[in-house]
Amino acid sequence: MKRGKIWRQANPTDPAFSPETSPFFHLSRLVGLYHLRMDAHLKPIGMDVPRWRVINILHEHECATISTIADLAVIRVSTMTKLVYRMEGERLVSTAVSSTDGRVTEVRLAEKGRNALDQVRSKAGLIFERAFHDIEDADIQTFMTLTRKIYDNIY
Amino acid sequence: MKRGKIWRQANPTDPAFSPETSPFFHLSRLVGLYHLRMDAHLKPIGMDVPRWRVINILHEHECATISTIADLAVIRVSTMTKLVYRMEGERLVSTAVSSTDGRVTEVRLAEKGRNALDQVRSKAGLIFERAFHDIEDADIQTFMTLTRKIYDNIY
DNA sequence: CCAAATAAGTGGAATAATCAACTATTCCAT
DNA sequence: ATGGAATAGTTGATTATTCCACTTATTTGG
Repeated sequence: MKRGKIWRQANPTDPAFSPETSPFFHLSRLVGLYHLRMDAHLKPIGMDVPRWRVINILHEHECATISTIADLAVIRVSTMTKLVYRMEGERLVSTAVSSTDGRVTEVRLAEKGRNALDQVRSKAGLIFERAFHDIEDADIQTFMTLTRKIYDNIY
Repeated sequence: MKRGKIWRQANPTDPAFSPETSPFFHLSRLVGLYHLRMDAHLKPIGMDVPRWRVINILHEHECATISTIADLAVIRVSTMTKLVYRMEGERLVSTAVSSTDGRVTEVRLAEKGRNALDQVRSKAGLIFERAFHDIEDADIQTFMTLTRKIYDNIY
């Protein structure tokens, strides 16, 4: 059986569809809850989920444009512009106009942003532990592979 | 191997952690993109993702309190209060104070909300098709089971 | 090489989400 | 019965996001 009963019920156009049989409903719910939990941990240290994602991306990229960050974080460019400048005001990142292309703004982690990274990772670690404590490697692998595949499908 | 290399790299406190090895990063990204795609389809028919989730839940429950909907959709109660009354203003739902408990507000789908459901499901169907066209039953099943398990772990 | 097209980002008004403080109702333990 | 705790929701101030029109910079086709 390839695309049988499960697939049909997961399809919103099917009469048997319901939130319970919908992968996207479950996904949205999980991510929503994850964000709630993260926010609860991050608020006390003056951080939040969008900022954390930016910091994480900049940790990987050292120097990225506003568009690149927006794209990686899947946040609209104008939202990211404002977020980046808020974060610059908080000394978490620094910005500079590119020397080779006057349109682009290069963003990089500032000292304070690098410090925040460690703090936030320890908080994120708590939630990760709780979420994945009874899930083994093979399942995490499968899960990420599928997530990635679905992402690519709708990209 | 139960909790080996994959698990370690997925843990934000591990030195080898990165967005690429993080299940939550992939998840957030997928859901973010899904919401972007849905919004693009829903906007032209005067709908959006939060409204759609409420409508879907009410289709399942016939009559639900604001807290119940907020809980199922993982949205804060005060946000849901405002959303519900916006939706009532748009004649998508109706509200009434419970006859047995004066504190609770019972929400149900209105005529217009039921009509919207069909329209929105056909839009959601397009994205579902695109997202899952090459993913078979067994994988959808696994995926939903894991999603549910992680959700329960952090609930 | 220049005009048109494209790309990157910005700014402001409108909309929505969040926080915290508050009201009203019900529950429950004396 | 009744006063305190808990539950359900509301409201207003604050903050964040979104839309969209616009500017400036680069690229490209003729």
